[in-house]
Amino acid sequence: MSSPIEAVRGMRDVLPGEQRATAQVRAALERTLAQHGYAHIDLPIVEQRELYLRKLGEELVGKVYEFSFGGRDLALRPEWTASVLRAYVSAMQDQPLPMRIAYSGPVFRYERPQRGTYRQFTQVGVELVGGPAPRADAEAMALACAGLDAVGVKSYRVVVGHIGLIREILASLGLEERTQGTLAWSMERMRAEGVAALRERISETIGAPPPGLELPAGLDEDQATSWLLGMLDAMRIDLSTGTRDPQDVVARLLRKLRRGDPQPQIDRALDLLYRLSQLHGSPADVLPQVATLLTEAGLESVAYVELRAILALLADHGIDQDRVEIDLGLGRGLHYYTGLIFEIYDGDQMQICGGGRYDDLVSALGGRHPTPAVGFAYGLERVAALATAVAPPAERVALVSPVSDDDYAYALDVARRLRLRGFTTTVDVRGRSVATNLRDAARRGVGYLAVVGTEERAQGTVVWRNLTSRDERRVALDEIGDG
RNA sequence: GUGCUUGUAGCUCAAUGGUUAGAGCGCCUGACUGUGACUCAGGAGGCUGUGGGUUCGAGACCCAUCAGGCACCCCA
Repeated sequence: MSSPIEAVRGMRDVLPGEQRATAQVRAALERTLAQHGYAHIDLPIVEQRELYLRKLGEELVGKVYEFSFGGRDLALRPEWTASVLRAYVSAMQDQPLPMRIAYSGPVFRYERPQRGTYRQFTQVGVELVGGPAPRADAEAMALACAGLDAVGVKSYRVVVGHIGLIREILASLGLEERTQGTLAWSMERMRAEGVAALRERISETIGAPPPGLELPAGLDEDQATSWLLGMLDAMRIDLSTGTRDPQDVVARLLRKLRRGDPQPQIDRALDLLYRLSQLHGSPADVLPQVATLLTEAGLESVAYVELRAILALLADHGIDQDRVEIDLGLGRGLHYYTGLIFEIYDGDQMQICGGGRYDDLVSALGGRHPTPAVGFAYGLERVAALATAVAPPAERVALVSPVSDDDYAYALDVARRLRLRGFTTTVDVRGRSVATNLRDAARRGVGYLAVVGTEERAQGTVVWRNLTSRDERRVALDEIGDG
């Protein structure tokens, strides 16, 4: 006997029992999204590798399944948003905005497998393209909650952050774009490891160039570029293997070498961000603290006003305020977010949903007009594990037991008639005895057994047995299943 | 990516470093030729995850590797 072949690590077989339950949850979620006006689309699992290189964030880029085939660099999609907006830009820009789009299907991420964490899992989600803040943000969050309610997930928490607020503060301090990005996406790290650790880390990647590494004086942009390329080439550093093209790399290097952000500015940013990252709790508690913080810093914040409006609208949507928490230290791994970001957790800290606003992504993917957009995705398997409300539809199941080989054709005819009458019907293919078929039917939970032999075949009848009540009688073919 | 833990029959688990690795459940066949869950009898099913090593002798001890689980990290 040859040895069995195992499923690939992190990939799992979904067997009939689980598949049935998961499909119910999936259908219920999709129904909820459809009822809110989101049109379902389907898109390829395989995309150009390039689609994910720029805006995904280092953490997630490292988890993308990439491969080359036929000279193309390809990737298995690690999430849907990029694909949906790619499709929007390529074929849906003629549609009236806002567009409400729903999707569901597998995504792939190379992560350490665990319970509730698989390398292939299913995302069910939406994108609201052309939906501006704050109403579209509140709609998205409320819809995410509605789906969970529809499948009976009970004790979930909605955690709300706003990356636009962070960016606004950093911009007002006059920090470079790149510095802003690095700091904005370090919020989680800062909370976990403190300011000092982050300051250390930051100084390695941003700020003034170390002494001795300055550019030769008096070079213009082109001269500096070719000088740098020459240096890199002389050092045999191959730029073609990275995720950015060589021009991009050099341009970034140049910017870094020409000027860094002054340390006082960075320290001030770190201090402000640290205090923001500590703000965590109910909106009623946190919002006033944010306001105080902004006033002390002498900052006017559009994002803060927007966040307040979103939360107020969320209440108007009927979302239980006790479920909502603000966490301004929230920094999601997808770097394309520009405003609201939110995550939904069940009671046990398992994240079951995540989303946010990404107003620059349509343009970044080549869209004609800047288009605001917001969306979210559920992890279907995680939601299904918590779903309680979905009842499988009752079905009547019958087994047809031919007594001898001569009765098999007649048994098939009986089965066809049973299916027409709504029974899920199988015919014994193993030539088993009536006794064995009964035993088998009882074990499988089959409700009805039709015995067909010589006599029934001659009469056009079956022996129709209800396995639950043990009631049995001979009935004509036309009357099968009545009562 | 880091740390820990577990892999023995289809499933749940036994087996002090010492015969031919067992049990329950499940599966298959049958119990005077067409009637049941719980009966009875019989049967199939294993290179102990894989590959090395230590030992007279390894399912057990050591190393590696693969897979599952747990806690981080991150996410859905």
